Amino acid sequence: MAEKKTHLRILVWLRRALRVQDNTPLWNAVHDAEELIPAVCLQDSAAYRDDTPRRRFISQSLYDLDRKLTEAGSALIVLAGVPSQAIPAAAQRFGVEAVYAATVYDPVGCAHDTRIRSSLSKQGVRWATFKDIVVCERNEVMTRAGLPFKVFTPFKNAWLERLAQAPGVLPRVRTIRTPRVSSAARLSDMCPLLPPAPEPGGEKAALKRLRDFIAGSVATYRDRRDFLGVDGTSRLSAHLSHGTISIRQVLWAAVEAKESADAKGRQNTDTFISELIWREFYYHILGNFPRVIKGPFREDFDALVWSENKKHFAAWCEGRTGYPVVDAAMRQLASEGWMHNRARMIVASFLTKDLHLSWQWGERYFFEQLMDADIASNNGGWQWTAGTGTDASPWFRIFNPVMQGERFDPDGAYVRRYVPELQRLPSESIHKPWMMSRADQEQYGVVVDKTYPAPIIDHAAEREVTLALYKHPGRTHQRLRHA
DNA sequence: TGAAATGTTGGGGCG
DNA sequence: ACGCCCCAACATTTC
Repeated sequence: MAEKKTHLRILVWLRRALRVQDNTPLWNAVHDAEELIPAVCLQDSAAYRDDTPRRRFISQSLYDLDRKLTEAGSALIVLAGVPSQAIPAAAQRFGVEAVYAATVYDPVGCAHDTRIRSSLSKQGVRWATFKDIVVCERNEVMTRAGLPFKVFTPFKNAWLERLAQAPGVLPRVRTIRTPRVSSAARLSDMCPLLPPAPEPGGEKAALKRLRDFIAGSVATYRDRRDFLGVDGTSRLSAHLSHGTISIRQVLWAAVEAKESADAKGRQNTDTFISELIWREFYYHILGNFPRVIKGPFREDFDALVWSENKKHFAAWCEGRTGYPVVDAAMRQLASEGWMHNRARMIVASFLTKDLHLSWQWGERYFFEQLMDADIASNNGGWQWTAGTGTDASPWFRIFNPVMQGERFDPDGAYVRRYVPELQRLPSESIHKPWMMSRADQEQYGVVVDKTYPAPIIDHAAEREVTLALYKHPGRTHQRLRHA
């Protein structure tokens, strides 16, 4: 029994929604239109040829999506160019009555959308966006005074009070009626099928990740998630940022897992849900205070003066700072396009508070390298560590890279995996190889300053510099020299 | 979702 | 037995 359709033909722009299950714009388009055209917009074909983990993840996800759409009787249409031009042009070419897409919240995306809306309206085409990448929009959770939250815990409490009204999971779209369209770019021309990413892309891989996590590690998430050498996290971040799975699928799977868990398992699962709420919180902050993209949320830190030492920055990026846990983490990022969350905090603290380099340099580098690059979480995390954000870590909270390594990688497994030249060091020394005698170093196959770098800075000294720098933002500290 | 400095306490060695 | 010192262990404060 066919319902009355409101539109003849809709273009569905599948940005951040590379899936057929629980896909809000796609689901609505199937309901509203006789025919629909599922499309993605790829800006720069050259970029998609770069063989990086991130590109591999996207490539694999696009091909998986194309296969699923084909099975549903459709196909993935690839548009080339910047969205603000490509979307209106495609709407015209395909003769659609409306364009549907997921709502986005970053200033650049919003600016594109404004131009798209205006172009489309001149063409007489309806533009509709749907809440899809968050559970709660930026104005759905507010203080009693009707203002946005700036502190996580009250935000979380208010968010959880609304949990019962949170949207559920939509059924999978099984059949799609698509018109015969030509003249779109071919997926294989724009984006070659690259080898599998370290974290396999695509909706199928995402669902497997979720199933495995819910059946396994979620029950020990709180207790194990901080250990660098342990596979105790969900590893769903890249899937969430590209929309190969929806936040609702993950949330409701976790909520359901709680029901059959014992008290301990429920606590562990609550910690995981709390991490999902951190993601929501940073979208709440981004939506309500978009200036965080430009600079510190706390405007008193606008005046902070940063080092511009390019050699230090290169050493950080390339994982040769001489601090094993930092180097392991940065090499994990470069080789896998992913980094353990605890390691993200450690290297972020090191960049900002040991090297005195701007958190914005780190933010940009992470965004380029991470498979899971998410504008809100990335910005929120960096501002948290730098102490410049809402509800941020206090600026004087400075991680000691040796202590963090000893606490969260006690047997050195993480360092050994990514810094093989330290492979044979005993665990007592693996986080501070420079403390060993030269004879011991040689016995264990390492010579600090030859086969592994000496620490590029002295943590205790740079900690003092940071305390002085943050105490009086704007005052140039004499120790802040640009080598 | 720190770490270091400083303060307090209590047990043991020792004159 | 007593006071004194030392220092580890823990608690509190500070950055």
